[in-house]
Amino acid sequence: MSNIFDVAKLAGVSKSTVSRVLNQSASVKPEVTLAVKKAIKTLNYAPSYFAQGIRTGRTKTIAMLVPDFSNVFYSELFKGVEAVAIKSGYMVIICNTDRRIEEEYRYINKLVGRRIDGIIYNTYNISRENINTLTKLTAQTPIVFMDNVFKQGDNLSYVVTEGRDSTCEAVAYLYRQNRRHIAYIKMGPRISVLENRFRGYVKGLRNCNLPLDHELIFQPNPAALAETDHMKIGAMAGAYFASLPHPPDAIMAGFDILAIGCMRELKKLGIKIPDDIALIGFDNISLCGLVDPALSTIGQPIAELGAAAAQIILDKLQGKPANEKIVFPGELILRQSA
Amino acid sequence: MSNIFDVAKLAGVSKSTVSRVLNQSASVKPEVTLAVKKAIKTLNYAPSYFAQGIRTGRTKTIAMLVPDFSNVFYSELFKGVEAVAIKSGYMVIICNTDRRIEEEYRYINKLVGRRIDGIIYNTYNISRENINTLTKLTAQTPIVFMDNVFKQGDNLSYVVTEGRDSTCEAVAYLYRQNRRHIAYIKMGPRISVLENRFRGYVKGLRNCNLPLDHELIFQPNPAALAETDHMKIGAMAGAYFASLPHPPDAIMAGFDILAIGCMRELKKLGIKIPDDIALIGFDNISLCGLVDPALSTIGQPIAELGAAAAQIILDKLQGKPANEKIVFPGELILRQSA
DNA sequence: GTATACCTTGGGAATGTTCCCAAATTGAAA
DNA sequence: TTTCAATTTGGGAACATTCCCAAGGTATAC
Repeated sequence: MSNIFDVAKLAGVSKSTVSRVLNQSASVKPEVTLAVKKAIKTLNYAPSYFAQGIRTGRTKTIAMLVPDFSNVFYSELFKGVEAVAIKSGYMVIICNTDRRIEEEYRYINKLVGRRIDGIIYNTYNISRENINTLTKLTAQTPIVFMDNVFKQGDNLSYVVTEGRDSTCEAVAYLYRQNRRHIAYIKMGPRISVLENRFRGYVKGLRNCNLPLDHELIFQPNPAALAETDHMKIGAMAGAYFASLPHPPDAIMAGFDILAIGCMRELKKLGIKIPDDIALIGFDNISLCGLVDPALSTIGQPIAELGAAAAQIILDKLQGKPANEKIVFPGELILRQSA
Repeated sequence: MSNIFDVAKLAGVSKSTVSRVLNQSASVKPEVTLAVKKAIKTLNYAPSYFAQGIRTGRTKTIAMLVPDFSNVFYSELFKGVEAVAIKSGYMVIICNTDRRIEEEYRYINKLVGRRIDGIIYNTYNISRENINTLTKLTAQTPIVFMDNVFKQGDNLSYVVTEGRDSTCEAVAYLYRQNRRHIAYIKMGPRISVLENRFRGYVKGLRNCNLPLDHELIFQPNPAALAETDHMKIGAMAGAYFASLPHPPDAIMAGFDILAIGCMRELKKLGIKIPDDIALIGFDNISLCGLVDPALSTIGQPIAELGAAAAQIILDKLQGKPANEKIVFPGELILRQSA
């Protein structure tokens, strides 16, 4: 592999001039620029990423931690991230954590060691103490949280979709469709946006003067929580609701995968959707349109979320405002299931 | 961020000794090792990836080019790649090419510039001349092709799933189910494994003494080929087959997405699957189990494919045999659609 | 024609490692 | 006690770039 000196020699200039052409960092005579560019092409030269990085301190790489990459939500998110990153010459590393907090730490440590320029952090393992450990680790590295909301005081950036009001509206919609036994499949820890969605459900019931019936709230027990296949948890919920003496006439889920798992189980049990039970998810992953009946859901602008997260990282690297908090609106998308 | 000198100072040794402890490259007194390790921990030191790279020439990073990351096939493949990579301390960069050859070149150029350690290359844009350009570009960088097969003479590594015999067997299976009008949805260029799958279809027909009816072979016209949503191409095929005076009683597809697109269209047209028309895909992506009816398919061991590709890269980097060609068997997986 | 300013260029320092060679220390054998 | 080898350590070079400073060249204004 040729280096900058080879190019300089061939073009009959100094390494500095080549560097200037490369980075457009200062004016170079047009004919010299041309000669250098020609030499670059001839030698098939590309500047060493390391040598650049060692000087500038920039890897031109951002990392995205995801709990489970087989969930299409994250591949759609990735596309949004990549689209923005590529425009500024950044590349994206994907780190699959399998939802395990130790994996997350292990990765973050490594990423910091690699002087990664920024981290987009998808997790459901957030607690107060984890945040402390984390912010210490990533003191120098911009980090953006997804799907977690923090108070203004916390000096943390995040990108989320509004979950409370949109879920609340979905409940109202179901009410207008004459559903009166609206159930909920609930998952996730405290700080996660999933909590907000659930709050929206509670608020929605109250707005409609419906009672909050704890029998109609499915929460996986700790053993089931270890199950990494959320589709199965959805199926458990479906089986549970079907077994009730008074089954619900509508079910909302914290996210689409849960709803789809539930749908499959209900269909298996011969329950008609949406006639017997209506179903509404959250996320609007592409799967929603592929299942039968197509799943109504509250849509997140997934690619936009990713793009916004990447943009925050890029802005921070440029020294722009430190502590962005972006909230996208959720949108009720009606298909066949409700 | 502290560097190796800070650690050396704190531990009261030289940078060389710290380096030795870091890499276990030579013997260091136990008590000194301990002191160094303690200093590392105190300072929260991690060696600069650049500085290491600039000396060793290794990025400890491999890249995976994919045509379309929203296709779950690739996220499943990624998981296989990552699992192997992480064990050797490698990270994986994903490059989404949107099927565009220019994007592929652009990425590969960049990756070579970054001195990426290896490239896993998923493409449907392979032609003789592209390979030449490519091998010149990546002369120093190990590259593994997926879903493309090359002759022994070509000094190229690849990992594929056997497509010819397995498709042939699937035809035989349909024949045993008394299907006599077996259609095929065909896509893809010459060198791709898709071609082999189609050959298996032709061979299967011959084995069963069925005529090769060109009316029963759907190939998208050039205009339709520009369509990046393969699900839609599947739908076109479904519409076409349904419009025939003698519609087929079974349809095979080059890959699952095509089959699922076709299935949706057929359902929309009121055609019963598998009663009126049986359907078999290829790949066994997770979607197969989620559609209704669940799609029978020829299964690829997707994660294993990814793992094998990553292993080839790692082996090449260790100077092991240069030119691996791995073929996994395909397996007929029967669900509801056939 | 000379002075001044700007444009353009080259060279050296610095970045943080690894690797090689040489030196110092230790231990064993004679 | 001396010698020799093995173990352990330190220092310098190299890696490929960017950035800063200085110097040379050219054009403009007086």
